[in-house]
Amino acid sequence: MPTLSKTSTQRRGPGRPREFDMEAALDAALLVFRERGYHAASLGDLGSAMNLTAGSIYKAFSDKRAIFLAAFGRYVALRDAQLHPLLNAEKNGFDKLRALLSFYVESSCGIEGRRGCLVVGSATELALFDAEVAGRVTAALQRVETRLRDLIRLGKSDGSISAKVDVNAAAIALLCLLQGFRVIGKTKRTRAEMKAAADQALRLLT
Amino acid sequence: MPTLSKTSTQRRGPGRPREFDMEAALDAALLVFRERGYHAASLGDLGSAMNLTAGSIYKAFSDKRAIFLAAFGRYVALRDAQLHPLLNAEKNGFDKLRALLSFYVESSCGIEGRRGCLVVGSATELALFDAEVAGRVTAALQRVETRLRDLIRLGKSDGSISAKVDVNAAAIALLCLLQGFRVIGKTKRTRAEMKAAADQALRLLT
DNA sequence: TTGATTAGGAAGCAATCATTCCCTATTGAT
DNA sequence: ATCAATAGGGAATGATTGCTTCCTAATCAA
Repeated sequence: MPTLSKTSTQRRGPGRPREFDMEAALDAALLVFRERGYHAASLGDLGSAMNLTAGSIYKAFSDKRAIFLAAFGRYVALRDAQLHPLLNAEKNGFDKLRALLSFYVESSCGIEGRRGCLVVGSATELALFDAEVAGRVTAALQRVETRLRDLIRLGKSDGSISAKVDVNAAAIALLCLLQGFRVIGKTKRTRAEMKAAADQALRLLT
Repeated sequence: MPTLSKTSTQRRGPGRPREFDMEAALDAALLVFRERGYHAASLGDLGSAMNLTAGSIYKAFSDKRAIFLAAFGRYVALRDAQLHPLLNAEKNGFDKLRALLSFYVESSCGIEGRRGCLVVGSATELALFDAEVAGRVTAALQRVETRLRDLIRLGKSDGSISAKVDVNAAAIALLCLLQGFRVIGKTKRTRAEMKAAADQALRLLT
């Protein structure tokens, strides 16, 4: 699961180098935030998950919120990195959209589904009181919506999606459906149920 | 907005009677929980919203969690009470479903949308660590899903919905879409966008 | 080597939190 | 009128929080 290692452009300056792997630490932190949410995640929780003491954490981050923002960025980047090859493996717009839906189905199932989505969790817990988080949430959702629009357009141009489809409306509808998946995934649902819902959603493209 | 007053079957026992209106207090509390989430809602927040001091609150509730559970119940009951007349005003299954979608569109717009859904918030913030809350969340979503199924069946029998529709799959898909509305509603979206998405969703019933 | 810089980690700090306690006020029952 | 029982109000409490401050050890540039 730990993917997306930065190209290690780490210019070594003076002083003792960092011992822990920042990306691994953020992977651990984002898991804590996904499961517990922001407020319920204590520095103790984060420290033991990241295998770091409070002192070390505050050397690397200004405060708890900074850890969260870094973890949020890492989460969005990771999800993107996981999705990209799945889309590239498909040849037309419709198939790419089906693959995207399938990716969300898998993300919303079993233990991974119960861990939840950091974007959804941030939207519900923080968006109203933290303007920067709200902006990042909006941007993350906007990215998904834009991707959906692009794929629908692609499908219409390659003939795999009906020319009559309203691109913008269908994109928003699918965006809502995907976020709904992540909510429903918090309660125990079978993959079959989610898959059936995804298949239904594809009918929007006919 | 404050509806659904219990039939006041309050058998007066001994002791000083409660001065505050429990339902009004719960209305205020559920607003705090919707906006801030469970953990970020302090007893101070709740107290000033409910116009109650800490002592009075703990006379009426065993602890913060009990306030939350009562507010959750009140929220679900209120939503139900608001939805029912809208459905009864429509004559067939399709129109009832359209009214239901419209109800969610309105709930996901503007300031009301930004306040968010207590069920969605509880699912993301608490479901993983509080079995009872998880049960209530699952039950609340199940109720919506059942209602969707019933309305689809009604529409199929009264001819307003295509006989070819897969009842269970369409119900789950619509359930996800509705919960997605509440997530998206946290970020500022126009009513027009949500309405367009809802109209698209109705195509699942053709 | 040496001085600068940073990581790691334990101990400590101020603030906040949920909760309790105490006192007064108001009711029903005797 | 008195008592028991409950509610209101608010200060006090104890635990926990995020955060800071030491100190030591490690690694760099020179």
